[in-house]
Amino acid sequence: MAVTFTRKQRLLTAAEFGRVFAEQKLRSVDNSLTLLAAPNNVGHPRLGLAIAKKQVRRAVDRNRCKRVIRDSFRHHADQLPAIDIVVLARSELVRTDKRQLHDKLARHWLRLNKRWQQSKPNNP
RNA sequence: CGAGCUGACUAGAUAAUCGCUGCUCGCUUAUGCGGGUGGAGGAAAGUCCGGGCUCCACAGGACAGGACGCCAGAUAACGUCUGGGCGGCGCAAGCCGAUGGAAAGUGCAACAGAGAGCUGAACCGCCGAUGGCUACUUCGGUAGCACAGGUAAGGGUGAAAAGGUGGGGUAAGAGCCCACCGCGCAAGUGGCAACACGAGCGGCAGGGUAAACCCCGUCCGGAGCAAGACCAAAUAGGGAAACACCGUCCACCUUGGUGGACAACACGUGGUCCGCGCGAGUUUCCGGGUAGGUUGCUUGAGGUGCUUGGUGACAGGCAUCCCAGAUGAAUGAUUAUCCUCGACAGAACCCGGCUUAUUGUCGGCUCACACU
Repeated sequence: MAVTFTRKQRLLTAAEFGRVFAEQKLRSVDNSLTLLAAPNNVGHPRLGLAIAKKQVRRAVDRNRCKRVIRDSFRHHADQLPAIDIVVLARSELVRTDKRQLHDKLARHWLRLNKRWQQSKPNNP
């Protein structure tokens, strides 16, 4: 299976983001990142990034963070259920280096998956 | 070698694996796959100027407002750049300067000081020739007083007290006179000009501030790619047509329709009345238009090389190249190796500048020391 990341796997419109923010059934938080997620019906996970200028001031840093997050998502997508995920920046993100960020993201994907499995019986 | 000035260039490298994206070719087909090829910066930044482009307004002028401000040139244009002048800083290489006008008008200047711009001002000091008073007198004057007054040399105040030094002169002084320096005017000479030099003349200016108002000159319509153009779901609403429906009265005729008039009730608005709106649906079409999509979107005041003109900014010619175009927003991630261990930092319509941040390397020049 090709480990790709195409436009199909992204949240593209304001409406799609709005839906995740409104429902936010699943959450996973640490001091660098906040992940919100909600089940979708497209059959695969999708990713949306919301890295605020307020949290990450320099454009270079924002780009770097988004690239690492996307790449990590790409590598873990086959392990994730059909949910829409929005990743938000928190204040510590600027001081997190690439290796740490990869480790943290791996844990976030795992946790989201576990919570989705738990919530399944309640929301069929 | 040390201190400094200045001009260029540079922006970790290589390999493997996994990705993103523009173009292109092929196969597939309506979406993918494969091959090839391109994919951040010198500041992409701050958004401080100047243009192109687009729409609106006007196509003319005036006023207001704003920006700029030595001269000449470069340029599409500029507040930029080049060359030059003037002033300042530095031993020097060099660097810095909103660098027009105070003979249009208005404003502003603390404190000190007797006095601060008018025709300048007597606090201390100096003088008191001349006039006045007193004393003496050989009747010619002499001495004293500091009253009238004179005086800008000296002291004191101040950022600044009406040019400086020397001499003459005087009662004491003073450009009052003279010499030199300074200053002003200026024939003329050089220069496109800014400006420079300056014969000669004048005993000698009346201040500063225009990044205070102001005056003079030059330039400027406004908004910005979320500009603008096109396609266009859902919902509500607008227009048109067809069908369906419609209380009472009157008129007409082909007894079921057409036309006209009038009324009642409910709801909304409103404190109330009047008034106004709406109560009447279904289907189709039309126009506007939101979400969303397409376009604008990268071939350009373009790069590179050679060459001609010019001190130079730059301009001309020839050859050659196509060198990011994303849109929740690509240009990356991981691993390994090497070294000098990698700073500042990410395109968003496009150019020309300015400013700020910052890594490394090289060249030229100046000064000091040492050596020859």
